[in-house]
Amino acid sequence: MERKDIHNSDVPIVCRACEARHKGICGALSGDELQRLSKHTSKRVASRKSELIHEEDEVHTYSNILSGAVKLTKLMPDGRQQIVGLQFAPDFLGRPFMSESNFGAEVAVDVRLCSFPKDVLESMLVENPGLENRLLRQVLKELDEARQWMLVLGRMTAKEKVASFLGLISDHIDPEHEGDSVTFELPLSRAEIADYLGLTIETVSRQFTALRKEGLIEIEGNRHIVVPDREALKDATGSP
Amino acid sequence: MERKDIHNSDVPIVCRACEARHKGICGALSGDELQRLSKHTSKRVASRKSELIHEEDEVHTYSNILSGAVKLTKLMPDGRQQIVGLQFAPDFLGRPFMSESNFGAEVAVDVRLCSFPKDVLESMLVENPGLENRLLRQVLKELDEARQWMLVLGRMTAKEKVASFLGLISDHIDPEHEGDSVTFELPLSRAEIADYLGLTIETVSRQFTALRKEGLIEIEGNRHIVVPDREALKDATGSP
DNA sequence: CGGATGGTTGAGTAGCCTCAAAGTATGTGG
DNA sequence: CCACATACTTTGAGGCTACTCAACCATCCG
Repeated sequence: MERKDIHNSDVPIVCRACEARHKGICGALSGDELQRLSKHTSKRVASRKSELIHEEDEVHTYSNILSGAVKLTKLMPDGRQQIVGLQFAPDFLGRPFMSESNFGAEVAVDVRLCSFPKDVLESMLVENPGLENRLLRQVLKELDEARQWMLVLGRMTAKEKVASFLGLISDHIDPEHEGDSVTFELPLSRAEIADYLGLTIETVSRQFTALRKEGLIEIEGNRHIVVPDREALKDATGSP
Repeated sequence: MERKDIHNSDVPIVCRACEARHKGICGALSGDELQRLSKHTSKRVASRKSELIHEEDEVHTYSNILSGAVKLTKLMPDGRQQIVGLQFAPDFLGRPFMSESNFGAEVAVDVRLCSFPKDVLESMLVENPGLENRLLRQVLKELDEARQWMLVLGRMTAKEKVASFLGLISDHIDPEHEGDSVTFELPLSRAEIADYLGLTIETVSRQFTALRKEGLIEIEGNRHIVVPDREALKDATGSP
């Protein structure tokens, strides 16, 4: 019984090389279940700025993010915007047990998505406790991140906010911090970073140059960042 | 089989009148399971300002909040503090699948707690999918709240923040808004409200008097609030 | 080449914070 | 039950951080 899983014999072709099968939600599914789900599944790509979910719209599908990055946004009537979450592969995208979305979702870095109908997944959820467990763990992780970000938004200065953002991204790019230095591409524009940090673009830009002048970061062509010393950057966040 | 549940025959005495059995986590447990859990359970009271969880300490118990209010806090090394959540009965208190707490927990309004060891609940979690489902729903609710609060922290003015806070509390006191007006006691001091809103006490105080002078609220003896017109207050939040 | 998009920099301003002092609840011991 | 100490709250004056408005620069693309 177990060997089916191990040997992939029942695993649908579309799922074989899929990242979501390992670290993602689908890791909890058996070959049979993957077969069933994959019948209703559609893979697709979406490029930067395309809107995946419009706030307060009804949503009938869930997705796994296979690559790229998605930002979750909230909008005020007068246009003020706040990014309330950033999701990467192999995150699960969607709000179980609720048809109407509390937030918008927009592509930040071109994504590949694997989408399936809500009801199919939700029926699997009742049959397969392991799936629910995976989901619970992901939601708990998101809750931890959201609360950490509340500290950033509520109590940090502009410079600390930007340093925290850079730390967040660099941690995500390379969770095992072997060396002191990291290099990466920013997944967000200045305007998006501002919306994530509760600042204006101008302030974000000024803090970038301030950090650059202090030698904490190097910037090449707007989005390419080099952090020579992670610890020094982390000190600039004021965080524990 | 079902009747046991319905007739409470197997339900431990301590659980019979318990709020957590209805809207809380324990609603997913059978009489037998309640029996088992109640053997390891201890009810206790804790009064304002007592610290339930110290940030980054190991936690070996979970609790249900039976009455009162608890604030979840994060602290920066230099003393800056942010409240990242407010919990009321019958909320569940604890972070499953993690021994070390990401945040502190402190009593805001005298609480009664029902506590039990982590491992007992976690073993029930694997046996009883319904329990995990309840937990998942609670965590999703907390995530929704956290994200809503990120909008408040990141994008609202001081006055909008205070109005949002009053709206949050009044919604919690009386979810069915029958009339236009509500009356309630604030569960937090000015200093705590400041830590929840990412402001200083002085700014909070000034916004309270500003709202009072605009006729949006009446204040009696610091903690007692009257909102004559909920809608008018909600308009002051700038929110959708 | 001209327009569009995204980013940086500067000058001036407003909102919130800091520091300070006075006012008002709350609770305790005499 | 009052007197007093303490904790909490309000109010004021002044300063600083981040915002607003505006101009300029760089890159990309038709």
